[in-house]
Amino acid sequence: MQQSSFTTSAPSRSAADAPLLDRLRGLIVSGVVPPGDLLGETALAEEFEVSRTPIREALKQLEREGLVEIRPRVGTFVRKPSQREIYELFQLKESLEGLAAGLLAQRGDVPELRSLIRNVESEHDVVRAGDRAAYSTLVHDFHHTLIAGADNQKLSEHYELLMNQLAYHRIVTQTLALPGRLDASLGEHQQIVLAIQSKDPITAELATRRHVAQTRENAALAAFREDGASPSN
Amino acid sequence: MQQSSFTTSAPSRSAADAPLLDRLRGLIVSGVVPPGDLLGETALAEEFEVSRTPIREALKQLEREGLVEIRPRVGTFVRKPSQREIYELFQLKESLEGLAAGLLAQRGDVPELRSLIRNVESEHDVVRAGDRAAYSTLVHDFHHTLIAGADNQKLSEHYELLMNQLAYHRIVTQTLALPGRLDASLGEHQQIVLAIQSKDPITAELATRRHVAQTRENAALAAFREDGASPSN
DNA sequence: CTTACATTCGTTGCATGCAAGAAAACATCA
DNA sequence: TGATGTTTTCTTGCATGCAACGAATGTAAG
Repeated sequence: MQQSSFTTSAPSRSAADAPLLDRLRGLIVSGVVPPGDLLGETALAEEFEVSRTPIREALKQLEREGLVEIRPRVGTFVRKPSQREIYELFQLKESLEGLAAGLLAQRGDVPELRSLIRNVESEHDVVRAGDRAAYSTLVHDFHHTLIAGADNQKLSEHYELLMNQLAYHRIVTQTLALPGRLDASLGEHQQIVLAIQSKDPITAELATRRHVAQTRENAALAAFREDGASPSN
Repeated sequence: MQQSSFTTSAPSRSAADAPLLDRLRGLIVSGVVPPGDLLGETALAEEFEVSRTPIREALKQLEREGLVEIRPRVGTFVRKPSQREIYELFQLKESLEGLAAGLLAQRGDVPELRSLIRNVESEHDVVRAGDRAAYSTLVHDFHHTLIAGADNQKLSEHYELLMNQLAYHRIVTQTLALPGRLDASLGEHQQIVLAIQSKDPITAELATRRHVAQTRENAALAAFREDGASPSN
C-alpha cells in the first residue's frame, strides 16, 4: 500500500501532450504502478503539472474501466483483478477473438491477413531460436492483428478494455514458460491462420476459441504456481 | 440542435440520490433527450442542483460509453449511432448472447433457467393475444435473463454498455412490427430455451446466434423504412 | 447581394478554495 | 500492558472564478 513515485528519470517529459488518461492508464497496465498502490490526486497533479481537476476526471474513467478502485474520502488505488474476474475476462476474450477470426475469414484477402501470415512466420523463427521474450511480443501482435482484421471498431474497443484489465496478470504470470507451450502455441496459431486463409469462418472461430481456452488453462496453472502464498484476493 | 428542458413535471424529485451518472444516462437511453440535443453543463447543474464539476465528470463517462459527443469549447451533444455502428454492435451482441446461452446450458438447473421458461410461457400468451407492446417488454427481459444466467459479471457489464448504445435505436425502430415477426421470434426463443434445458451448449449457442442475427436483419429493414429521408448520418 | 472582417456571446477547460469524512496518531485511564 | 476516547492529519467532494476558444452576429466594403 505504499506510494511509489514512478519517476523513471527526467521530470516526466516523455510523451508530453499525450492525453492524460492514456498516460495514467499506461502507468497501470505497464506495471509501473503495481496493484495496491495509492494514486493520490495531489501527487499526480504535481507529477503531471496540471491541477487536480483533470486528474480526477481521468481517475474516474479508470475506475469505470476496472483498473482502479476509488474509496471515497480515502483515495484511489490500483486494482488487482480477482481470480474469478480473470476467469470471466478470459471467457469473454475467447468469445471475442472467436468472433474476430470468423469475421476475418469472411473478408477475403485483406492486409490484416497478410500481416498475420508474416507474423506466424516470424513466430516460427523465434521459436526455433528459443527466444521466448520475442515470441511473447509476437503473440501480442498476433492477437491484436486478429481483432483488427475483423474490421469492427466496437469489437476493438471492447477488446482493448478487456485486455487492459488483464495486462498486469499477463505481466506477472509467464504462461509461455510452461514446458512445450511455445511449440503448442505456435501450432495453434498456424491452424488459425490456415483456416482463415481457407475462408472457413467456422473452423477459424473454433480453432481460435480452443487456442484461447488453452491459454486460459495455462494461465491458471502459472498463476497457481506464482500466487501460491497469497490467499484468494 | 435545440436544448430541450426535459422537466417532466415536478422540479425533478423522482430518484433523488440516484447516482448522477445513472440519471443522466437515463435521460439519453430513455429517449427523453433525443440525439443532437445539447447537454449544457450549466443547465444540467441547475436541473440537478449540483455544481458543474460532478456534471462534467458524468458527461465524460457518457462520452466513453459512446452516448454523447463532447466537442471541446462547444458543448456536449447526444449522439446518434451510425448505421455502421449499429451493425457492429449487433455483431457483438450476437457473440455475447451466444456465449451466455452456452454458459447457461452448462450450469444445470439454476434460477435464471426457470425464469427463462416462465418468460417464454408468458410470451406465448401475449403473442396469442396479439399484444405487441407486452411482448416487447418480455423480449427485453428474456435477453437480460439470458445474460444474467451466464453468471459472468464482466459479460454483463459489457453487454449493458452495448445495449445502452442500442437503446435509442431500439426505441425508434419497432422491429417487431414486421409481419410474422412476432411468431417467428417466439419460436426462436422456444428453441433456445429447449437447447438450454437439454444441457446442449453448442445448440444453445447456435440457436441464440441465429436469433440475434434475425433480429439484426429485421432491424436493418425497419431502420431502412424509418430513416428513408436523412442521408447516412 | 455577397463577402470579409470585427465584435459579442455562449460554452467549456482548468485552477483553486474550503468543508467533510476517514484513518492514523496520540493521550488518557484502568 | 491493554483499551478507549480524542485529536490531528491526510484525503477526497464539490463549488466557484476566470481565461480561452468556437460560433454567431453585426458591420462595412466591394
